[in-house]
Amino acid sequence: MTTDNTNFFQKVYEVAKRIPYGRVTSYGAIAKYLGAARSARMVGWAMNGSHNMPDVPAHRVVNKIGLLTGKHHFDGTTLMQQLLESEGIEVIDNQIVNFEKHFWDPGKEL
DNA sequence: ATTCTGACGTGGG
DNA sequence: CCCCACGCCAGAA
Repeated sequence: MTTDNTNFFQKVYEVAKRIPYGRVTSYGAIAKYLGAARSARMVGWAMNGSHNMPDVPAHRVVNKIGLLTGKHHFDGTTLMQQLLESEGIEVIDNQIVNFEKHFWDPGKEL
């Protein structure tokens, strides 16, 4: 952790925290908002350390197609889905229904 | 130091 | 529509 490289992770957490209730976004959208559109993977990597951040709803962050690709990183296998359903988001087979409807673009609405 | 993999995305066949 | 390959950066073996 040098000094500015952590800033990237911090920014990811910041954006994630700003995701409204019952809304979801994609790694690429966040990456793009941060200026690292080509490094969408880093966003997911940043989420890896999001466990240290209390208010970082990683469950609201999915891939571009609305698939719960990272659910395996949660405590259980259905935890992520349960959290989303708890917010009124319908999830079937790790796939968010009406993803576009729940999608929240940081660069657009933020 | 080198190699692989990974919570992604886009493009081409 | 499905499958394959490339780019990106960072961390682990």
